[in-house]
Amino acid sequence: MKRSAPTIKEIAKNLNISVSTVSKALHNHPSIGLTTKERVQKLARELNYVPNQAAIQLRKQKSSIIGVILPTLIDQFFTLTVNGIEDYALKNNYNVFITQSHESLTREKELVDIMQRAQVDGVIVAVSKETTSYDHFNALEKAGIPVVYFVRQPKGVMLRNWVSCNGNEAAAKAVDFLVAQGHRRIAHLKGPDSLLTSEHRYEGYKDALLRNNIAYNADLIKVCDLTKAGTQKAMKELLQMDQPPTAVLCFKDYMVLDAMQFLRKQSPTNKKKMEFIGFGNLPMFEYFDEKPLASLDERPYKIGEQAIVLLLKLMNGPKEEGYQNINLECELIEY
Amino acid sequence: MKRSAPTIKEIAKNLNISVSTVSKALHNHPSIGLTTKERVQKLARELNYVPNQAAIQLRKQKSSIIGVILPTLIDQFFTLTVNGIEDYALKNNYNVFITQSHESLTREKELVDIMQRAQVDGVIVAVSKETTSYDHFNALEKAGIPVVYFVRQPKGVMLRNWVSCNGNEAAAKAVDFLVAQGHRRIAHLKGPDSLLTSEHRYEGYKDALLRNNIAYNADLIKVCDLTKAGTQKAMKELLQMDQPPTAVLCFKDYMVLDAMQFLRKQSPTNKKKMEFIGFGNLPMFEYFDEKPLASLDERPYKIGEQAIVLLLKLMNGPKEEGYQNINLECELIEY
DNA sequence: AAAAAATACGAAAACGTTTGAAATAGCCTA
DNA sequence: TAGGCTATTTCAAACGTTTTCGTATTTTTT
Repeated sequence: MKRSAPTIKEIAKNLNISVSTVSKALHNHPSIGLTTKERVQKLARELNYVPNQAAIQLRKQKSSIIGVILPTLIDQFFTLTVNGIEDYALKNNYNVFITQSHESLTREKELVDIMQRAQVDGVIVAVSKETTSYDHFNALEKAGIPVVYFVRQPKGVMLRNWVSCNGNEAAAKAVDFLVAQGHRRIAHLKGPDSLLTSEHRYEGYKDALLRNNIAYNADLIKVCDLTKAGTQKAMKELLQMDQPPTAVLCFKDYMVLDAMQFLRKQSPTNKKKMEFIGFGNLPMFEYFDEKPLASLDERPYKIGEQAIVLLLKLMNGPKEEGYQNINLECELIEY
Repeated sequence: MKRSAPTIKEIAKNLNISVSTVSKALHNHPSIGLTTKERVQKLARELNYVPNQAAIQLRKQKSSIIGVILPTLIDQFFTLTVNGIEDYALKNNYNVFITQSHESLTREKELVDIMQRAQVDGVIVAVSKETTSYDHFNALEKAGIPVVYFVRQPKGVMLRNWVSCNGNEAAAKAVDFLVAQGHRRIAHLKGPDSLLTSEHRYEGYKDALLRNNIAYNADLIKVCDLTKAGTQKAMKELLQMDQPPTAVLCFKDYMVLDAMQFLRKQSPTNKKKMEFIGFGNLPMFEYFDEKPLASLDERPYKIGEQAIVLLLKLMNGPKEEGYQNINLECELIEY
């Protein structure tokens, strides 16, 4: 029963008119008579005509597809950004092509290639943690496909279109909050060195210590690699200090989870000796019996939305008008 | 600098050969001389040639895209199925187009339309909870696009290609487990009536009661609508019974979460009076201090993988050879 | 040396759509 | 009645590939 889908051509033959008339009629082109328009549209409906995207894309040299590259979808933060992207894309007649790099640079490069073959009109990407060179994305831009970076800011390459939350300010806000609660020994589980985002949050942490007159202690800083093992190794080191911290600011809520879990396993009795704040405001916290002290909401939906707004601007606007950075303000959510 | 991407045509002109030769050379066609092959491939690499998917699709009448329609990506269960689908798809040179219906039938229909325009070669879908009519999917199949249903089985329409876990067996397994732990009053938070999956699990629950010589009590069954409010309303009713249940089997782990949360809020003191088992084996449980008793792992990765294996078979195999059902066995995970 | 076979390449059509220019028809005006 | 409008429709090219078939060239066979 493999009926080949009806085309504009068949409609034309059926009605004894030309294909161009049909095409225009379907698009409500002003130069087509009202009666023919109606005849065409009626028949199209009856035949269940559905336009062939490939043909349109080929002819128009435009796919109406936005490519999105994420490190992973398991992290609910990213699925929330997807919602922000999708909603806005749909309103503007774009489809969204969601992919995962699984934190692998190799995979990320493959995805870029796929995007290019698919002729996506633009790309939104949160780079993998392995990504240090941006050649593949530069190639995209050179080919005329604008790229918006979000959430994770590329390091080294300064001038980029990107949108994220203001990690600097947010980290400072968190430290202020902890200090207000009486904490003086505040550790920081820093994000991977490859991400500039890690630096921002780290800077905010330092700034806030300074303005609260707390001496900076390098031993309280641990760089983590976003794995459970990495986080727990860091925690172990912190616990072995003469004076362990009383509070920890984490690069991500997932670190908070791993850290708290580690703590629970280490000393099931005297738990709750350490307070945590991370970035993410994970939806799952709602269900936790024992929550972290607070979390910094990165506004994932908003970030996604802003990213695609910026992307559409780049796609339609004048070619070059410098790069744009958007820094959303994080909200500190107390639990 | 909007350089238009290099095409096969330019390579041809550059090398003073025909486009057909170039095309064949790029595909290692046997009828092309070794030297020309090398010349072509070298130049293609130099020019950064990337094939135009739209043109290929138009010519071949095949998109090499698998469409996936999910209720939501926030539910980590579904993101795990996506991984199973993606991995297998990639190995077979298919791209995956992931979309969310957000449990809305209207949206689901729009997505089907988008899939059809994109000429996807096949569709994998977990229907929205609102879906009771399958006309839109039938239209897809009539148009020659095979559909595989997974996770959520359509009701009413018996003969379908679908893959899921064996809810019947799994529910029974859970009840057996609860009985072994001494429970006799076991409630069941049933899934939405629109899903056959709900029925299966319910049947398994009943069967297991029977074979354990426990009288079936209709008051212990509450139908839920997958919302927090719905679940908590059900829990409230259960708690108000003269003899509340001591254990609850839930259609989904998310119900377990909502139920436990409700319990915690109701009586912070005497919590842990009720045991829970749900479907899902949610990754986040790892981080919970107070976990449910157990969970039924639906093998999401495997389900996704089986779904696409079946889909590819339908796409390539002989047109009609009856419908296929695949029922994976769930695993009971004790926490 | 002629015929046959193998090898390498090219011409052209086709996939379904869009779009500006050109054509046709009908009608009005002078 | 010729000329000029307007309203509607058609022509034809183009987008980038793939693929069938044909042809020219070379090599092998007799």
